[in-house]
Amino acid sequence: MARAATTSDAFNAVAEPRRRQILIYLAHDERQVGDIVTALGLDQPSVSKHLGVLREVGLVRVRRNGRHRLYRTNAEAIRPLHDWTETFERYWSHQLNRVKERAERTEAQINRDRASNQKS
Amino acid sequence: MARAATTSDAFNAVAEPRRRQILIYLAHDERQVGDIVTALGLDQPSVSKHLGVLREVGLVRVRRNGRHRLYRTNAEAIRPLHDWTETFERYWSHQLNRVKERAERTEAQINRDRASNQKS
DNA sequence: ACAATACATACCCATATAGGAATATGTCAA
DNA sequence: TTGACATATTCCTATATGGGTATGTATTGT
Repeated sequence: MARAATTSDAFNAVAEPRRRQILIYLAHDERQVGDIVTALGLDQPSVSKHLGVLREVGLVRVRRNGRHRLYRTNAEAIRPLHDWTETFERYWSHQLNRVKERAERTEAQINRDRASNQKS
Repeated sequence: MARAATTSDAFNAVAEPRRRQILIYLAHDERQVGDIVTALGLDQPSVSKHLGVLREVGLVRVRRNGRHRLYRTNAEAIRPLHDWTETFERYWSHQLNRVKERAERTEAQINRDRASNQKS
């Protein structure tokens, strides 16, 4: 079997860096396709295809306005990613704590060494 | 150009569902490969290859112990994903608020309609 | 040394890309 | 209607994938 389709879920869709850029760009308000093209310096068919993928997995919403189409990020669809990554939050803080503890132990050791050096 | 390599970054690496399962499984303590195989019901070469990808992007750490290899999730490497998704946190709460507001407006409208119906 | 165990790697293959170029569709304006 | 503009779609191609199967490599126990 080949790799899962980019349209199979949000995880696959956001694996592509350009699509992540587009999502950020469309996060705070709606923009037409041409704006994305000039803002990100991609060419139009490329943008349209990326938008197609994002549309298919519900990461963006479209609205027609005359000959323009106004796209906007559907932040709600990014939540599953956030939730999944959050599973690991306690672990990385643990790891940070371990690093911090070790640093503190090391510092304490240095202080002890210093003290014993002064004694000698 | 084809799709970016799965090993190009954490985003691409976690796009694969099995790899996400593996990361969850290895999150709270280290396990040997055989455990992953039986726990997730995949076959061994498949697991090894997934671990190879995860290793290459730093999402797991390995330690040799006799003929076993003990793998563990490196939660720190998941942080960039978390950070990226967090960019959208304020937007999805906004959207929820908008939905709620609209629901309230609709309800208010219904009440108004009801009132005017009673007048007539 | 040898067999067994635990993993990793190599190979083959069907498949889905992303980019580029060209073209189609749809909408406005005169 | 015709042309200009905005966007979507189609076609092409090189490339990397994940699954399966087979084999390689390291380590242990006897």
